[in-house]
Amino acid sequence: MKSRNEKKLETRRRLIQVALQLSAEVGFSNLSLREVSVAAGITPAAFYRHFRDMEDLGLALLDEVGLSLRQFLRDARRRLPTGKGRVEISVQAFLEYVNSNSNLFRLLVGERQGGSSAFRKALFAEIDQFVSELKEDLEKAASADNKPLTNAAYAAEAVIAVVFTVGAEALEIPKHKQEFLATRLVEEVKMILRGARKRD
Amino acid sequence: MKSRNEKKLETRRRLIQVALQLSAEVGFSNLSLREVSVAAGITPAAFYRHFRDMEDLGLALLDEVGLSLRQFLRDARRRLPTGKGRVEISVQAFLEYVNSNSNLFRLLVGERQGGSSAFRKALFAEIDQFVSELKEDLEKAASADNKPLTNAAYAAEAVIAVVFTVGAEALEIPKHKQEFLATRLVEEVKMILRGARKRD
DNA sequence: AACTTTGGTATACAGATGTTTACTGAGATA
DNA sequence: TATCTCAGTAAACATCTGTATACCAAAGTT
Repeated sequence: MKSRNEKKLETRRRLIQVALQLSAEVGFSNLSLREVSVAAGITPAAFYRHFRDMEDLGLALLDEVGLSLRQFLRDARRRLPTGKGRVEISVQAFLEYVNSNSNLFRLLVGERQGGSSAFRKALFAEIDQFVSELKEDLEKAASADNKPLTNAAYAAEAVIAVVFTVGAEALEIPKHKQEFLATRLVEEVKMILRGARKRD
Repeated sequence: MKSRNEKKLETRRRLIQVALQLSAEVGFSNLSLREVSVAAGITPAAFYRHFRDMEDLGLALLDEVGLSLRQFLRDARRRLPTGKGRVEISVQAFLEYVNSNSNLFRLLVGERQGGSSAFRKALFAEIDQFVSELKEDLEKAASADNKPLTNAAYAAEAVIAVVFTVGAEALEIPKHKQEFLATRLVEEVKMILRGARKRD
């Protein structure tokens, strides 16, 4: 028999998962409390046992996204070899992530304008963390290769901008038609990194 | 006295302008037909004399945006001197545009995920046109400076990605606090252009 | 075994939504 | 001047929305 807490957590997770699923089609900000509740198999009134309102749910969703992305990054970093071909491998891994976690990624790129100000703030914070992790990676790689960068922070921001833009485009295209996106993304990222290197 | 056609066009324009204004606060996809109609001073039922539904209005809005942006680009290009400092001037002009046409720009960056598929398609087409115009500018400038690029199209895409990302951030910040955005954007754009140059 | 806690249900409410219908009055046309 | 056109109104509709209330039954506590 399941304890009461377990059961509560279970429906909480169901709410989150259902919201994520539904938001893929209409966007989270166009989602109604009732819709989500019913899809999760509970009465609208029971929704309030878990979240104050939809914005509250939205913030929980963002936590979910952040967690998943950080996990992905950590794994990817561990698998990444030193030396040549790192950009190719990273880009490949990223696009795979986008395809298999499309709902999460959609939330991240799609609601930058959508929700409340608290929601947007949390979202930008999530992206910022992304940027700063990449910045550290870039610095580490640069010093290992003995090719110092003029400004790793700017480079990281530019790379993230490009990566997210392409990721958003990937969402609109079936995965078997995305090869050109991968090569394009690889070239653009390399371009930025080349431009970021200190000239001697 | 105004002709009937003029009057109709007038309220049509009022609908578009009001929608643009309201969409700045909640995002266009969270806008209701009634809301827009009443704000424009007509009955909800009269809305149908001008647009089939909200999606139809959205497409008209996008036309508006595209027109305004192209106009801006043309003017900016004409004013642009040859030689040094072009990036700085362009970035400055762009940020000014974003601030004084924030509603239009918001639509462009905010609804990439928001509306119907027809809406998204039109939106991406608008951005694509942007990219291709920039590409031609870059090629022209590169040949004038005798500094050929490896791939002007990729460079243009990367620049647009960065520019739009920063533009989206500028929308969240009062204009007197944006100096750091400008310097950052200038550096990142230069970074990309440097990386795009053919090495000899 | 008696009592408390709490996720959940059922129901009701007021308000907003998109859309339809019949009508009106001023501009266009003959 | 008489007729037609049509952007706009008023009202009603079915449906969906968020939220409040009273209640229930099973898990947890004593």
